[in-house]
Amino acid sequence: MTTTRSGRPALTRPDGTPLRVLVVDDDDDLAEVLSGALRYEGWQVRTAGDGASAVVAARELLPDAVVLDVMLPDTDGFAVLRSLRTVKEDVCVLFLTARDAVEDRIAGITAGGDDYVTKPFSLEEVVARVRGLLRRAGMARQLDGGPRMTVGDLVMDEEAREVTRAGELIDLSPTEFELLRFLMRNPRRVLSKTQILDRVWSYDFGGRAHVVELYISYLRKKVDAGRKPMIHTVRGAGYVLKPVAR
Amino acid sequence: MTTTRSGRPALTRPDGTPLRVLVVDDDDDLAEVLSGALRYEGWQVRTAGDGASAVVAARELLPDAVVLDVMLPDTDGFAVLRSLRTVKEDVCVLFLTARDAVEDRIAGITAGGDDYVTKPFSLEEVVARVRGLLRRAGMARQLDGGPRMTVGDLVMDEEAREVTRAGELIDLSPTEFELLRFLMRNPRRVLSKTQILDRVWSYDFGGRAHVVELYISYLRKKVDAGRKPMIHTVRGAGYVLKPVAR
DNA sequence: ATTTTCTCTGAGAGTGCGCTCAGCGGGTCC
DNA sequence: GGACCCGCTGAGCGCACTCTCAGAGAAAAT
Repeated sequence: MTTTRSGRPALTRPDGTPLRVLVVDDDDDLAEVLSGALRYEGWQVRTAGDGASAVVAARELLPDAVVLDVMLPDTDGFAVLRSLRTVKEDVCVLFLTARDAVEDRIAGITAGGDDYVTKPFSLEEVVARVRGLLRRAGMARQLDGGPRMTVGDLVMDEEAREVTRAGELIDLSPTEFELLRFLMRNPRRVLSKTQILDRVWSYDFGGRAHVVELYISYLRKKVDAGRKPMIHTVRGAGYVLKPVAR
Repeated sequence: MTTTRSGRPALTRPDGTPLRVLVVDDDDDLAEVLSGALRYEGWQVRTAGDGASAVVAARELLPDAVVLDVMLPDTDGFAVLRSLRTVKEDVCVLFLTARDAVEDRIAGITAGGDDYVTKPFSLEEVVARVRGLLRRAGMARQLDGGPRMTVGDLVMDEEAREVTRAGELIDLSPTEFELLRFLMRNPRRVLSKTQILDRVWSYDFGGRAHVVELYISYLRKKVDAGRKPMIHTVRGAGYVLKPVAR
């Protein structure tokens, strides 16, 4: 069975081979970081820097999903999408777009089952969206139990954006939710503040790791409030999420 | 079977050949010390002094992992990483960086499964990180039972940073943890204070070997407390960690 | 337009950690 | 048997790490 580098079972194609993802962005650094994060999921990744080479790469790779910047040097993302569809009709697309960009055209796209995130985004966000796309499109074999995730009595429904502990609903802000998702996707594993910052916060975030402490403290108040703690500090190393029993 | 110089079985590539590691640092002394420590693990090591020769060396060696200084005379680490990825897509990278430069360009690096350590570091730290990278990347055949290590009834989970003896959880500080890790990776083997100092403490540590005694005494209080001792002093030689039964 | 929520910064307090020092005890050697 | 050396441990100091609180600014909701 294919596994992610973190050891958890990977989302794979129905035949068990790794899912194939194409990243299209003209910013080399960003493309590299994105492909690293997607590769970490156990998937096969290729990158392209413009629309033309994207189509070429797609013909070779026949990707299940494409992460596509709307602003490209040669053509715009929508034209690329049309070409990609002629190569592989059922490909999923995640658009990367500037915050104040043409929301109307994007809105039309998402009706067709595709999705988008606005720059600057966090890697957790992008990876989660791609996972969601592939799952909904039925391209992924569900080795991971679908959109519901469980650690001890803590349950997260990613699609509904709902979190419960011991059946009790917990209300979380967007950042809190994403932080908890990252922790829950890496249970029993010490995560450094830098690691968390790199994954959960936007790639252009300039601030320091102190925010992580702050949000961990917010999460504790909501998740661990009055209960046996699941979030633990490991001094000098980071934080761990663990089920309580032992 | 490939073995380390210490006699314990080495982490090898899936085909049984030694793992290949490339060390890139412009400080010759440091590069030499590092490659020594990595060779000690039974791995095949090459060194390079700048980004350009690193890429050349990578083409020849096709390394499984690269230990890469971020500050290089010619190019910056990120660019080198991209070049290395074009040579070997699935290579793991451990970055070496100055303590206060952490926030600079490192953003996003840990997100892809790669890792970093800040200077000054200890050799145990570097070796452990490289082992972790290779293990997670599935490049290493798991001769050592994964991230869990056992000596007698003493068990260490490196990922969770958890240590138990006879099932009882033992709380350790970072230095205590690293010292115990070194002992557990060399069971039944007398380790001199100097040896321990060189491996567990940072290479720029000015203090004397007396700290080792101190930390051994801390460990005894926590690991051997009220139990049959596993940590033994060999007068004039050093310390040994042994399982109790015989 | 107003209110509410959310995110982040900065300061301050508390605490654990790493290390030095110094004294004690037991083994070793003369 | 006495002196010395090696190793062990308790006390204590400074520092770094972590948590919490309060508030500013921005974004979202009403």
